[in-house]
Amino acid sequence: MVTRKLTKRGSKRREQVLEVALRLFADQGYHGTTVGDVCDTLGVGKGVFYWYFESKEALFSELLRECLLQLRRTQQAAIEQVGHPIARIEEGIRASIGFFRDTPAIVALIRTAARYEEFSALVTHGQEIVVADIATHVKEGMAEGSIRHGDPDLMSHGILGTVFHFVETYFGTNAETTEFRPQLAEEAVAFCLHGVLAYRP
Amino acid sequence: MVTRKLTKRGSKRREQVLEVALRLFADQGYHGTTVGDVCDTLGVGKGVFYWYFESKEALFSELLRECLLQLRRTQQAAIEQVGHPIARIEEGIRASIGFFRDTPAIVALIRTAARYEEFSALVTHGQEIVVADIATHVKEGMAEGSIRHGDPDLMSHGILGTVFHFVETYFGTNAETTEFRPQLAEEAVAFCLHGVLAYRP
Amino acid sequence: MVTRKLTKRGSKRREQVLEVALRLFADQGYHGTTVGDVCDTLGVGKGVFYWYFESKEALFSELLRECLLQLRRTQQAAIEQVGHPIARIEEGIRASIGFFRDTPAIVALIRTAARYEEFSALVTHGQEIVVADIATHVKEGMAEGSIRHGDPDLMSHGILGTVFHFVETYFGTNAETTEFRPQLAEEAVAFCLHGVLAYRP
Amino acid sequence: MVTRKLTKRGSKRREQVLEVALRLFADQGYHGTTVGDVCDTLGVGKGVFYWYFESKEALFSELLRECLLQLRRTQQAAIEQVGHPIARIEEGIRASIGFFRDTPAIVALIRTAARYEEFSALVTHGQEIVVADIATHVKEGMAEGSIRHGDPDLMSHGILGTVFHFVETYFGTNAETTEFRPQLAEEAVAFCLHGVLAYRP
DNA sequence: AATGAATGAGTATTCATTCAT
DNA sequence: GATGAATGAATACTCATTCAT
Repeated sequence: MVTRKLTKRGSKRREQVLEVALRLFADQGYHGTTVGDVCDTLGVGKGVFYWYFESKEALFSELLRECLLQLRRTQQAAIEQVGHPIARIEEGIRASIGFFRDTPAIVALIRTAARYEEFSALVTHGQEIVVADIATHVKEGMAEGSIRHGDPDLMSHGILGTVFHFVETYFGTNAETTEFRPQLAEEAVAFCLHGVLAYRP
Repeated sequence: MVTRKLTKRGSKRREQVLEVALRLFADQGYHGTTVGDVCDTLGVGKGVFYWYFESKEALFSELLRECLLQLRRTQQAAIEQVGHPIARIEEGIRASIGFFRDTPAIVALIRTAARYEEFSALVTHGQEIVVADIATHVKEGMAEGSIRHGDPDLMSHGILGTVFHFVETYFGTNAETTEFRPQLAEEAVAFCLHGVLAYRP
Repeated sequence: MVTRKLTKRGSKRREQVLEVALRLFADQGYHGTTVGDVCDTLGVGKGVFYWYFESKEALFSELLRECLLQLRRTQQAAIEQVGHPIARIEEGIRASIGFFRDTPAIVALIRTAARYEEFSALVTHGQEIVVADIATHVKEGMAEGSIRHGDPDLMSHGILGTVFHFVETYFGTNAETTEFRPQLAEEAVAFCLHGVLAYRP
Repeated sequence: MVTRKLTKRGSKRREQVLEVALRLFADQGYHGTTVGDVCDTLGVGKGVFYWYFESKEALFSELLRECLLQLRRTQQAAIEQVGHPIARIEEGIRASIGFFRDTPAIVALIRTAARYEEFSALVTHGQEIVVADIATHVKEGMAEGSIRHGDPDLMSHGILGTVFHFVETYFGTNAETTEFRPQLAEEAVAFCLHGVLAYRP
């Protein structure tokens, strides 16, 4: 890895590269974005890129890690003060949807990453962390009787899948409908908690 | 479009190309698979490819359409005899999961397709058809009181997202766990119908 | 060379190929016309082409020879009964212009041929024959005093160049003006005989 | 269009590419010259070509424009001080023949260009400018009685055709005779002014 | 730190020609 | 005579990466 001591100006440059790259990767995909695109957009020579990053792959990797970390932090900040496991799940869902709504480029980035052998492991790993986290709350809920019995991992995956699909469909870069859907988070919560049935027999 | 009179031998060749291409696209992605790979795998010259297909893109497109059509047919066959809307939803879920379990390459293909501007519209379109179909049953269920009130489209997207996420996680080409999960379909059904709560307050 | 005994049907086929090829070469040039184009236009398989012709090059060659021969015959028929050398030159010009006006595809063919190393020799050779022929009349005219002294070859080339340039400009495939110019031949004659001056000092 | 800031070294390279390309296009034609040929001749990688030019077509186009411009400038420089219309025509002919004699590659380039749909328009356009220019002098000559009455455009085309045919025949890359013909220009002038007749009846 | 220049392996696609039937 | 299938060398162009200055 390139580890350089960066001057203040250098750090700024590096940030600019990351910022531009996120936008371009989100818009055009990984293969669709060339190192040249990134440099041209910034109006700098190619040398700049390779001064700050080892390779295109390394840049993408770092970007992805960074984004997944932000997501994670947002989720944790949202639930740390919440006592009841079901409420924690609810708040986690709301926080995640809010996060993705505010940064649609990250939705596209994650989606892109999932496609490439080189990066899908990172995404999967990120998912596993989230799933494990949700599963904790699920198990707690089961223990106290508020959540039905079942495989906690599968349930957690259900929640994650629902949320991410909503997000992709309604916020993704190529989402057709960009209309404001304030009730989206509430529907996601309701779906994950109650499913679709009106009653429980 | 290349429309040729194909002899029996020709049709067979064409099928071989489609078959090999599906496998390679699923394993290596769209950009990761070259026309040369396809031809080499079949042990034929490059001309063969272009004898049967207009371009790499056209081949992928055809493959994708074909797969989405098969999925659709499988779903419809599964529910056409079923009377109750909730049962139709259940059977649709089971059929979909079964279909993807049997053809993991198709999971990867759809996922790949969703990534590329050129093909994502096809995937989205396929999803819309499925969502519209599920929404029909959801509305019917709402009318008779068996399904809770809410936005039928969002609910349908919830179902679709859950199912496809399960499928990707447990059957996808780069799924880490390929262990047999017979109860997967049942969990998916349960999650979509009941969510995670043990009771309805 | 492929020399086959052709049945009546076979000869007809061969003619069809030549006819279609002339049209396509004239429209699309040599490289722009593929053997496949020719076969597709005729609605036959590629084998047909190679049954009648050795190669694409051989076909073009034959076509060109044939066209140059026709031109030559037309010119000779026009002057054989004419007595005076200047009148022979005049009639040759009129006949040539008429010939090319009636078969613009041949103009394009000759022009195309002139471009390719492989065929330009044929064109040059054809030109030389025509030039030699004109030069005969020029010399005769010089001898009797009706034509000014000068290099007969250069003069003949002047005539040929003028005529062919007119033809290319006004009848060529990509001639912009396809308007009818009945006085074209007369202008060509006048230009070649008198140049542009109003008087001879 | 590729518009780059070029260093001195870069500009030099660009010139080298143009120079080599002119030679190769003249010798081998457009399709006969590959981008690889150009790069190999220069002893550089393929990327160099695409660093300086958008495409093979763009390069050829630029080369052609450039050559036609040079021709035009040469002609204008030759006549700008000349008063009488006939003398202007004479000097224009001499200058053109001199220009092409000194740069036979340009003869071949123009000829090649005329063959391709993509470039023939440029050539035709160049011709039109020249024809319009000559026509000005012709009209002037008609007005003062030194030039016979007739269609000025046709006459101008006659001059252009004669000159270019001479040039092609005696200077073109595949001209068989490269012998020195100092009287060529004078014959061209004479032919255009007087035609072939010894007297005017 | 930064730039413009250069590299060269890799990619989709074309097409004259041959072959098996 | 004729067809559809197959070949494979050739071509324009791309792009991650490196280099000289």
